Amino acid sequence: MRDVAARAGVSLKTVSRVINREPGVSTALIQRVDAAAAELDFRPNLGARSLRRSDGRTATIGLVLQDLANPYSASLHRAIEDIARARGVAVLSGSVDETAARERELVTAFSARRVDGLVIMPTGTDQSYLLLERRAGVAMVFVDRPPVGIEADVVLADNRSGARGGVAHLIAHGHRDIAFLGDLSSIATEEERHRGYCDAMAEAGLPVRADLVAKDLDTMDGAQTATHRMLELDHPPTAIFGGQNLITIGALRALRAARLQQQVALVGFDDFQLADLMQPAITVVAQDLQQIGHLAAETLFTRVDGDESPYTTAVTPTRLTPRGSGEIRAPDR
Amino acid sequence: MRDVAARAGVSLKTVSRVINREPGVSTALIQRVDAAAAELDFRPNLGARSLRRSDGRTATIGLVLQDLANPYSASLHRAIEDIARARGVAVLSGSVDETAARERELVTAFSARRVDGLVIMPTGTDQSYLLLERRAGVAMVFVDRPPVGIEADVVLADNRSGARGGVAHLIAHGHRDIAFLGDLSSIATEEERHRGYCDAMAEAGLPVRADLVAKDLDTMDGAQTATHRMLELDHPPTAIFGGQNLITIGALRALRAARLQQQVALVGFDDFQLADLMQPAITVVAQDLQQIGHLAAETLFTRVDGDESPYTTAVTPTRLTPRGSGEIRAPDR
DNA sequence: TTGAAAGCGCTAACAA
DNA sequence: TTGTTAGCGCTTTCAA
Repeated sequence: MRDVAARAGVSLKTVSRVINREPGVSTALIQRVDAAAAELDFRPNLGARSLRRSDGRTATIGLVLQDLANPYSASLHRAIEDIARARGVAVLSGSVDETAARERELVTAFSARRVDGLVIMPTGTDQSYLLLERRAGVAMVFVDRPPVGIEADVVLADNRSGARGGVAHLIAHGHRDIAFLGDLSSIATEEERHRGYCDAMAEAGLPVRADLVAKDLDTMDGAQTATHRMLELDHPPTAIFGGQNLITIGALRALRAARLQQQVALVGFDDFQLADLMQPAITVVAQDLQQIGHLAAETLFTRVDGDESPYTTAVTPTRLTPRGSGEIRAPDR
Repeated sequence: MRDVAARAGVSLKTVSRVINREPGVSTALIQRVDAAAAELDFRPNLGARSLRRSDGRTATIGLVLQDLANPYSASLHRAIEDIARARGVAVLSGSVDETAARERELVTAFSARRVDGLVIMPTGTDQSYLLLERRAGVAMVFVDRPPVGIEADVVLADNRSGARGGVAHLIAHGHRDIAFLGDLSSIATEEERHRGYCDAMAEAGLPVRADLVAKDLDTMDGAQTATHRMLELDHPPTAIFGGQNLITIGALRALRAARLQQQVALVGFDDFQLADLMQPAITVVAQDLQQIGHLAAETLFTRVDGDESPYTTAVTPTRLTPRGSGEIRAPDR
């Protein structure tokens, strides 16, 4: 910038004013400075700017997601990027892999780079360590799961009623023996979905059979094994509710292996690519990830801009998408 | 940091030394400083550090990808993140959506934040604008496609021979009328894959029928329509080679609609989730995205560390994964 | 409308 | 082993 000032024959401050398009600079000087900047290939240094600026903004936010490679995180990432881009804000991101330590590591790394805000898909059982960041002026919004130990804005899908709707759909097709396959029960969304399952069963006056509830399935293989085992019971389930993407696919694999995919109904939470090209196509309860991402980003930027109103929890609706697998009727008894 | 120095009763420089774990500080002082830092919730400011440091490093790199939400970009992203994480480097990223202007926008945004390096999946037909960044000391590696107008390290899949292998596989199963469906021909990888298709046909002494080559298909729907049209020819193809993920899926949809998925063979470039659960399961030529990502990141960091050896182009092998759709034999004639 | 001086948080260079 | 001083590139404050 000094070089630009020298070349344009003006002071440092004038260059700064022109670069930032501040009003009150004569047209002649603006042109001279712009020309000099272009000739010298001037590249502003945002780090230096935010160091000096009174608000300290870096025009950068941090995303703490579960796994950048999984479609759920990736879709959220993209939705948030779109909102950030419109504001000239860059996005740092990282994968947590359900590891509390990694969550803190990422927050520390982003915090050291003075992000203006954080969007966090929390993993650990305690997010109170973030009080520190908040005190330092970092805005934050939680997505997918609520935080523990800190009050903040949250954007969630309606997990409980979504699951209830999916299970009710199965009940409406004559099923009574409906299995529930759940992810790690430490994950709040999973608990909510399990509650939704219980709600639907209770509403229909159906008992929840303990042998048809498998929780803490942390891999696709685990879900496949659990399903396989259930199918070999004396009274196997006539329908299965998959608590999550990979779990649903695991269940599907087990059904395929047993050649029961046309007999046993299947509804899964979360949509996935090619679900509609399966045979039968898979009925799912889908979240609107774009809506969740947009909402989270917009909420974050409102806070970055200084909004101090009470924290909100936004619950976005889910949508049941019947495609075939969830409409298989229960066999007559 | 000043506050920490005051509280520990030492100079600024001593705090700096302790924070950076520089040798030559007495144990007693290290402890005093660490304690003071903890009590004051000291959070180092990497921006200020890189401003002052002689090497100017920010421990941040930028990723310019096609679309963070698509599995190809997302897998690369994740692979690069893993290498960066091991070095304490944070990752900025953004989506280009095949838009040259957006590519430059992202580079400008990352450059203003003084990233140490860039991994770029290039879109535009000219990357010479990056010479400027290189002169400013930014390391860079191109992935998936080679750059134009600048020499640099590149990591690519072996598109040509991968496609040739896939088409040869179809020929080995008796096919002669093999269709090729390609993405935008402005994309270098697409051209290579088309060449691979021609190679395989030529090697087998088979003519390339112009009515069985569709290029510039930019959506899944486009591929589906093109496939549909080919299937209605007097001499329809008995096998199809899909030049890319979404194109293969589009072709599959058209085959499904015509109930020909068990008659017409299909091999696609790029693997995709659930390809193995299709009926028939889809045979693909798969890239090793993790290898590509790791290689790109490692090459980048070597450059960041000052390596000045000649630029390299790494070509990673592809792998033909037979699953069923590619092994459908040609009907007798 | 323009500029000079100070200083953001940190580290390099040098001195004690 | 520890401290002092200067300054990275920029914006703020205040003065002209």
